[in-house]
Amino acid sequence: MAKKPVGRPRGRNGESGDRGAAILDVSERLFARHGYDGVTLRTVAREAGVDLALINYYFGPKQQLFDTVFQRRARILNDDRLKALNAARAESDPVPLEKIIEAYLRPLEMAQESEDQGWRNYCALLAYVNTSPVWGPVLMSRHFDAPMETFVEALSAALPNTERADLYWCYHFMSGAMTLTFANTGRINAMSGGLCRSDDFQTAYDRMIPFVVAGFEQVCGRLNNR
Amino acid sequence: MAKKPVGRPRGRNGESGDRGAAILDVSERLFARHGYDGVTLRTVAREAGVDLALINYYFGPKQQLFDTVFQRRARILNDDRLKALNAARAESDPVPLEKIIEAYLRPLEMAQESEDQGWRNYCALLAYVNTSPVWGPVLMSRHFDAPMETFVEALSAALPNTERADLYWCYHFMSGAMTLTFANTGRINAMSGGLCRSDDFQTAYDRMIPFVVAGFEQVCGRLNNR
DNA sequence: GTCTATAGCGAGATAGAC
DNA sequence: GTCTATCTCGCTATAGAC
Repeated sequence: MAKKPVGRPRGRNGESGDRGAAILDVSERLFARHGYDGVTLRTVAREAGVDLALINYYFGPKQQLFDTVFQRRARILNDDRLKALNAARAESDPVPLEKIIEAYLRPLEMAQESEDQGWRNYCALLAYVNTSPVWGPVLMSRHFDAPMETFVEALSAALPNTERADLYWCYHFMSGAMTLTFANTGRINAMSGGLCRSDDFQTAYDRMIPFVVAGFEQVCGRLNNR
Repeated sequence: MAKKPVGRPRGRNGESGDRGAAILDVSERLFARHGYDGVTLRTVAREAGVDLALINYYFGPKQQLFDTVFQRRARILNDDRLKALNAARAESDPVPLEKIIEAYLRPLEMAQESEDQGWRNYCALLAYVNTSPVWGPVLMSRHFDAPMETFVEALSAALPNTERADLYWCYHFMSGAMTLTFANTGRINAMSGGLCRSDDFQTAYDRMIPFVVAGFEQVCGRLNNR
């Protein structure tokens, strides 16, 4: 039996007019920084400038609000990635390794460089969810498994004669490098004494992409040409 | 003026006899899984089999307990890494890239493979702290900056003619790949349909090391021999 | 040292007035 | 739709008995 639906019916973006969007934007920022348990609905209400009771009216219980925030931009991101992959496929099939990695990572660079601060917050939220033993297996699988499989297929075609397990491991390392980058903790600023900046996304991705490509080639490309 | 010290004096490992150690072990496991705000002292007390009031008596306020848990194994880990690096230096100076990466990563593999489940929990805690915008800049810098600098020096010697900023970025990517691996969320199990296992550390590190080495060589080694 | 008891606060959720 | 008011619960921290 399906769970009783809670909260008012919403538009396809999970919004509910201006106030609904404000609640989601504030929740996104706060969940990304403090995690699920570190955020109170009272804080969300205050910072969004709405009444506490309205949050439950729009989005149901806290956990459902969290789900809504997480999935709001997941679809857009998946679309962007798959579009980029298909565009690359139109030029060359199978798609060369570097183009696959670019199709996977550049949409995130775009998101982080976007004027919309919400995307930057969402990336930090992704970092939180992806590294959380509680949320990671549930939410990442639910929203990112399907496109992931498409990318692994493309990688498999670009790197034939590779053990499939090796592909998954390398994908995992790429995901880790990317995740820590958009967690955007500012740690690299301190670590480098100001030489690198956590929000210098272009520099970050311009190094991340060759780093990851070389890693894949080393681990998965031993039997392949370059 | 220094903060008023809270909590009973402790031995050099931050323990306080059996009960103190039990509190720390349980806290370590719970903080790693649920984060700082997701853990209540009541849960710690119940699972450690001690009275609630004892936690404050031994370790002071919650935040101080968290600090104590985090630093307890940090020193050991740093020691292990530096010992491994020095051992490699005794064989060849400057230390070759791959040996540096091994000195950095293998102690973590050992920790995760250890019979002591506490080390596995600690690694997950490291993942939480390293990706947290709140804790990361504070705790990682406080406990891991000094040995990090030693490793970056070694990398610089192994990869001369490299922009220092590139070294920090690659170090950052390595840290990300490692972090997601020992977050141990089980996501790679689901992702790969059981082909890879999150706790198959040997397989993970045997792929991570060449992946990372190739990444460093690609980004930082363009002007160097192999 | 250990535990009982509780102070003081803030959480999530919602009933019901408007 | 919106907001006031409140219910019920659980939290951290500590005072004080033993």
